[in-house]
Amino acid sequence: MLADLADPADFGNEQDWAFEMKWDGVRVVAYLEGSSVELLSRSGLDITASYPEVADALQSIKVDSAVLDGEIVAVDRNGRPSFALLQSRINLTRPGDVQKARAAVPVQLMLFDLMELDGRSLIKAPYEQRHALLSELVATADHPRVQVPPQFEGDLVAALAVSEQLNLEGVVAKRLGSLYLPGGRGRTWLKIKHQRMQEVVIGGWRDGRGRRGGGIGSLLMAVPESGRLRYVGRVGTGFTDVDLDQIADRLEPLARATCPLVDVPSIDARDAHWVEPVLVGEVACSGWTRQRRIWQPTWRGWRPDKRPDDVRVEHPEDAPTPATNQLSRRAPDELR
DNA sequence: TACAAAAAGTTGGCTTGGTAG
DNA sequence: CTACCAAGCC
DNA sequence: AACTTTTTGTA
Repeated sequence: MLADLADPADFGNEQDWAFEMKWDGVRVVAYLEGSSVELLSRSGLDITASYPEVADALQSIKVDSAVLDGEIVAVDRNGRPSFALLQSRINLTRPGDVQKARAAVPVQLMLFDLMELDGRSLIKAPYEQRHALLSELVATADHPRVQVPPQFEGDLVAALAVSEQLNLEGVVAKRLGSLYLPGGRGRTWLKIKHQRMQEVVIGGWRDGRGRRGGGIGSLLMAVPESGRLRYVGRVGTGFTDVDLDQIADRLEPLARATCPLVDVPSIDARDAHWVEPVLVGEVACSGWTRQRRIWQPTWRGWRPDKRPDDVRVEHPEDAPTPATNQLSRRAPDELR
């Protein structure tokens, strides 16, 4: 079951909803059967071997069989969940790598739903009942690595405040009395994300492929820094087909042969078309990555009232916490 | 027929792993 | 060893 | 993840 995107304005009566943190990690469905545990990712892959301590912790739950829903989270030294940290544990397959990663980046499982208990499906049971049974069940484990995080019933403002303080992505609202809809987005789970606006200088574009073939695929963004323009990634979503055509008309006369930006990785410069960096646009985003790129940018439109020198970075210090990745076989410099 | 829901198709960053040269 | 691509996660 | 467009389903 997935959550649809929503705004705080979408909530007429907050009393109809329970609010939970939107944990910034990896979604898992856990299958408990006797003494065996199986963790499945969102795409249905078995990821049990990647998180052995989670599987161990789940085994301490006293139950014959159960199917649980939750999010695996890595916590930084300030105690805040960090997806950047967790990424070093995703896709590890060799047992040796997993062991090293397990020591360097501990994870825990935040459980928020219960779909099956002792062979009885709870999919058609109301949310409150599923959650109550889940809490009872996990209490039998008393293991710090498996938790049922608190709810904020009927108080979106409080939930959003906590979410922001923990540096989380946002809040998930769950409609009271609603059923579990496997694989579905039914407007009974809604996610409210902390979004920021960021002005960016457009320094070029990249060709589109497939249905975007012959036109623009994405725009290359930059931000003024130390008197130069620093590359901050690409934006490839948020525009309509018409938008893309109009953007192409505007950029083509500005084409130039040389790269006007600094800090462009060769992999990104390879297939770029550069333009005079004179136009300013606006994107919505979820923040900044460790490599100082814009995280999850979506196009919002031009800012004809702004010049490149007017562009400021709002909160560069809010970048996800550094990953202390001692496991990479690549040069540590790349992670700096 | 009109609207809503679902599916398909495009794009982003990051990390690992594989292949070609 | 670098370059490039694909598959995962978001 | 995001978003848009297209297809499918339903009222």
